[in-house]
Amino acid sequence: MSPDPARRSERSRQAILTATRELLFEVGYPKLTIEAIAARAGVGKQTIYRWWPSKGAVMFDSLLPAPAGAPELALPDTGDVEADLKTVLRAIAEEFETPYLDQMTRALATEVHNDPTLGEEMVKRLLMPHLEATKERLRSAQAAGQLAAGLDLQAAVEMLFAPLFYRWMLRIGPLTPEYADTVATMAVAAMRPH
Amino acid sequence: MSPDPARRSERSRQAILTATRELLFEVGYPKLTIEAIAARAGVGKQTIYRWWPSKGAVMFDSLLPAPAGAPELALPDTGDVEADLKTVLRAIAEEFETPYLDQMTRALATEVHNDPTLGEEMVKRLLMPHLEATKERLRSAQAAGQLAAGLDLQAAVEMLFAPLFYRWMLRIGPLTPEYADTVATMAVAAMRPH
Amino acid sequence: MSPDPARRSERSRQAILTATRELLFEVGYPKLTIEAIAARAGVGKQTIYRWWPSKGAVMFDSLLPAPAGAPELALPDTGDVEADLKTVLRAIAEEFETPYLDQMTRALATEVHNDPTLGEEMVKRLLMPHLEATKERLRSAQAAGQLAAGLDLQAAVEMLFAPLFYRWMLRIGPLTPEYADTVATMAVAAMRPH
Amino acid sequence: MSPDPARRSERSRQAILTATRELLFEVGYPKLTIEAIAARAGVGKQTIYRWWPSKGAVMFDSLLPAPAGAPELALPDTGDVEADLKTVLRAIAEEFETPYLDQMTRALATEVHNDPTLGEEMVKRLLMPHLEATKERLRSAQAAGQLAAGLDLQAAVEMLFAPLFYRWMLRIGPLTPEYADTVATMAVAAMRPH
DNA sequence: AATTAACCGAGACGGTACGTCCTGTCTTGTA
DNA sequence: TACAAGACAGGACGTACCGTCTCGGTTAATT
Repeated sequence: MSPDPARRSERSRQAILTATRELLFEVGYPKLTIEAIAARAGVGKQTIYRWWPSKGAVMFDSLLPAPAGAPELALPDTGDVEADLKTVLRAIAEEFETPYLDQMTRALATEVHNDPTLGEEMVKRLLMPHLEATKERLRSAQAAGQLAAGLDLQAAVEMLFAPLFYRWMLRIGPLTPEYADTVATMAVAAMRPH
Repeated sequence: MSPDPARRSERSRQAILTATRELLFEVGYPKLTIEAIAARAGVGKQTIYRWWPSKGAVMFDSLLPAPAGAPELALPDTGDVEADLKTVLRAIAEEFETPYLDQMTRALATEVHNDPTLGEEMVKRLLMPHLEATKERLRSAQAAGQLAAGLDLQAAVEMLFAPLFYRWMLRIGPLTPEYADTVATMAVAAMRPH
Repeated sequence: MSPDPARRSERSRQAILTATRELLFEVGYPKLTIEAIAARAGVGKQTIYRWWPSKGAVMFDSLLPAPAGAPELALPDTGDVEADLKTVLRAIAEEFETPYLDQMTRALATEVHNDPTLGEEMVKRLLMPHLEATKERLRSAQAAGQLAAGLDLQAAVEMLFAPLFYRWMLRIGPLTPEYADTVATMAVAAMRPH
Repeated sequence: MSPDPARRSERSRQAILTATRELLFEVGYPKLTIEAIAARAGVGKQTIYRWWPSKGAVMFDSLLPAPAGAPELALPDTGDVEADLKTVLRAIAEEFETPYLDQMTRALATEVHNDPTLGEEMVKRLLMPHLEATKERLRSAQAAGQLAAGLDLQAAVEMLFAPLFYRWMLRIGPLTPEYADTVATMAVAAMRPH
């Protein structure tokens, strides 16, 4: 019934993912079509439909690191939480400002809205590692007494990342390093003891 | 060249917007088609293409209050900022949890990604009034000495709304009243003097 | 109910007929549209619909002489019927070979197929005068004893014109002067006494 | 680039031709639409556009015998040319008077005007066989000394068929058996020796 | 080594929607 | 009230993709 992954052509798989990435960049997600991917990849359409359930799924696989390949992220730990978080937030802000990454991330986000399954997938593969790594750094700061003991860590990391995401998605304003610093400063203020 | 707005049929305009709203709810944004809108509204397709540049623009007009009609919002002011903000955030959380509003807001968000023009429009029509009203309340609290004098008000309001939006969009967790309270508490902590 | 011809704008009428003729030549009958005629003539579409029942009718009026204006045709009469008919048939053959007239006549013919009313109109306005004039010449030849007395004149004139029309319409072969002569010779042979 | 005829669906081809024939009869050629054909045939529009260049071409294939299938026609040969030709012309006159055939032939003729390619096709497939068969009969009569030896056979056959076609197309008069006889008699008179 | 069963490239198929064009009617403002 | 202008409901156009379906032609792995 369902196809045999053992006989899958790695060659075709790579060609499809590469073609998808190229086309995503060239024409954007809304104008991305299965036919174009197949043509560019030199592949039959059926080969795409055989292995992926939707256009969004192909795009996800083409942009996201393989589930297994998710590296163990770790934040810098200089002993100064606020400084370390600033470093991280500045890096994220810079990424969002990169046109290529901006475009790709918006493509992902578009699909996340309309397909909860893919949303879950993305959160798991892409977001959770970052959130968990950040939580780990906050725990270390807690242990050092820099942050409140009873802190809701989940809410705390969301408070760190959410403002950048919010600005980026709604294009409310530019994601400058200064803004990243402001967010870090305010968030840390909210987490301090007392 | 471009059509004369003075001769526009108000009857057709309303029929189109109503049909769009109904279909959005019934089939969802990705399956919304111009043909279906025209058919439901009893309108020629050309009449839609004449007045709107894209499917997204029709949807926007059907969901968003008219620019002129944007009401002057004002937040409650009991004297206790934190309590007032909790009230507001709880209300927003509740809205996002309503299936109908959830669906509509996702439709808007999808389009915002792919059309900066519409994004700007939405921010201006829908978001800014809320942000401005909230800023006003924060100013009043500053005057009362409850918040730091040098506070970056724009960053502050974003820190209030962003976490709810973040959770909602990425479906990271439920938007409970408790979560709304947590966000408000933390954000206010970040804004306090010292 | 129906419009008052007394108030009809002669200016518009002429502009419409001229525009129609120009467009017929430029784009051909199948691509001729009422909108284009109106635009070219600087006229409202309604003005066309008010005075003509169909696209074909406009074309007819634009190409055919006014009913009243049908000139009294008369064939040459040198005393030699065959020679006179050759003169006439050669002239007709030449007309059909003129690209402009070829195109216009085909436009008329197309419409004649699909609208018997227009067909009748065309026959009456364009064809009958020629047929009658030719009949008249044949009668004169009969009187001179050159043609059979009991000749079916209607059948005879049709036998003269039909072959040219046939070749032209079906593009079976070129309408050369030689062919015109052959037709005249054979037809006259068929009409001679005995 | 162009489609592979080997993979063409015979099922669809037949369905399209049948649907076209039915619709031609039901609504007439000017109101025949590709959409209606596709719908009636249970076929995608693209399948029609893939294999035929125009609406006229579909109609032609639906009405005309396949090129290969053109039967070898032969006229009766009783030894009396005039009688044999009367038989043939009466048959043709009768065909043109049949409402169904009249309608179909007019549809063909309409398209012939506007597309020389189709005209050629029709002449080759439909007309030439008849003309050639008739020429053959005339040759046999020539051999028997009934017709002039130096006769221009092409002009002769055209003189036989053209008058019927002329009357039919321009609706000048009814195609009665008597008229068929008159045409045959006159034409034969034109072909006789001397 | 021959067989066989799957994946593969290719692309025809029945469909749906697109965005454009035109039809014939209706409405508005001008002369 | 005829007119120029053009918005309107409707509907066909020809195109682009969708997702499914054959069709040979390679590959494997099994006989």
